[in-house]
Amino acid sequence: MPLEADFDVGARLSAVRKMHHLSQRELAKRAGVTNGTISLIEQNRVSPSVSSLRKVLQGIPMSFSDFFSLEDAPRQEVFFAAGELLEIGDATISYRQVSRDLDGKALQILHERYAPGSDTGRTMLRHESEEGGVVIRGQLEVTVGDQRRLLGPGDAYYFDSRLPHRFRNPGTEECETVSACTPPSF
Amino acid sequence: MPLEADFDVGARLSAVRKMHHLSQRELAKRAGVTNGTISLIEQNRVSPSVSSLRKVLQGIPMSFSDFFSLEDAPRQEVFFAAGELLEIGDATISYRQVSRDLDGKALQILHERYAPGSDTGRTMLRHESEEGGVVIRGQLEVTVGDQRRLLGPGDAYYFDSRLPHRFRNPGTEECETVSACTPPSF
DNA sequence: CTATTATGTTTAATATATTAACCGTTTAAA
DNA sequence: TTTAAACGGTTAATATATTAAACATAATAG
Repeated sequence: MPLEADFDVGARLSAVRKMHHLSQRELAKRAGVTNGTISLIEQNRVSPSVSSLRKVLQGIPMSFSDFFSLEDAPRQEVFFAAGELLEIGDATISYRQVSRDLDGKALQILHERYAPGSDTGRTMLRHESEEGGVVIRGQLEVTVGDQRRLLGPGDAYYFDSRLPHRFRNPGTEECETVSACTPPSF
Repeated sequence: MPLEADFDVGARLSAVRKMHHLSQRELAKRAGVTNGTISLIEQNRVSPSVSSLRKVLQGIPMSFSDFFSLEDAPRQEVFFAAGELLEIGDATISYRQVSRDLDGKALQILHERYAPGSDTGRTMLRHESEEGGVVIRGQLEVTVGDQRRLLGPGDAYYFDSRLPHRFRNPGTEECETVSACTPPSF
C-alpha cells in the first residue's frame, strides 16, 4: 500500500493533457470548466475539488485510479541515440540491445519495412504490451504520447504500448526497422 | 482503463474510516482538519479539495490510488448462511463450496481449531491474499473491515485478506473450522 | 506588414470549501 | 441521577476554488 509522499497534481495533469494532445481550452471545453481553471490547477495555484477534478479527467477521459496510480510511475526513457545501444552479441552475430535495463521488460524482436509515406494512421495505436525497435535504413517518425522524434539509421525507441503511439515514414525511400512487441498484438 | 461513472466520495470515506475503527474526530485530529470537515465530506455536502482529501487520507493512512481504485471494486459478499453453500460433492464425499462464484479466486482449504477465548489479536491482520472458512463446531467471531459477525456451525466466511481482519473464539468450548488462504501467508 | 487565430496566463467577482464554535444525543462513570 | 466525555451534526465566518473576461505572446494566413 504505497503512501503518497507529496503530490504534484498540476504537473501530472499537464503531462496527461499533453500526452493526449489537448490544449487547455480544448480540455476545458470537454470537461465543462473554464480554461482558467485548467491553467490554475496546472500551476498548482489552487487545489481542485474532487468534483472538478473528476470533470476534468472525464474530459480526457481518464479514471481517478489511473490518474493517481500513474503518479508514482517513473518517467520512462523513450529514445536512445545510436551509440547508446548495448552490445551483447559476439564476433559473428551482433546483438545490440535497446534499453540497458531489461528488468520486467520481456519482449521479442521483429523486422519491419516502411514504404515511403506509409503511416499507421492519425488515430493513435494502443494495446496492452511493450514495444521497441531500431531503424536500419531510411527515416521513421515515431510519436509516443506527447513526445515525437524523427529517427534515422541506428536510432531506436522503446515504450509502453498503452501510451498512444504512431509510426510514419516521411521520407522518399523505404525504411527498414527491427521492432518488437510483447505480447503479440496482431 | 475503467471510467468513473459517478463517485460517492462521502460513502467511500465513511467506509474507509469505519474500516479502520476511527471516529470522525480521531481521523480529523490525525489529518489536521476539523471534525466538521469530515462530517460534511461524508454527507457529500461538500466536494473536498484534493489537498484536504490528501490530508484526510494521510491520517488513515491510505494512498489516493488505493482510495480510488477500491471504489470500483464491487462490494464483496462476506458472509454466507449455512444453507447458502454450494454442494459440489457426491454421495460418499460432500464438498460444500463457499461462495458460488469462484472466478479469479484460486484458494486452498485448511483445517483449524480455536481454543476457548483465543484471539488473533487486537491489531488486525493483513496480507496479500484471499481467505475463507467454515465453522464446524463451536463459535467464531469474525471481524472483516467494518463488518463483524458471530458464526456458528455451518456458517462460513470469504474475504480479501488485505482488509484488516480478526478471529476470536468468545465461547467456552473449542471451535473447529475449515479455512483456506492463497497464497500461503505463514 | 496587418489581421486572425490559438495558445497559456492573470484578475476581480462569485461560488464553494473549511473552520471555529456550538448543538443534541449517547455512553459510561461518579 | 448527575457529570463528563465522546459521538455526529449544524451554522456563521472565513479561506479558497472557480468563473468570466480580459491580457500577452506566438504562429499563420492574407
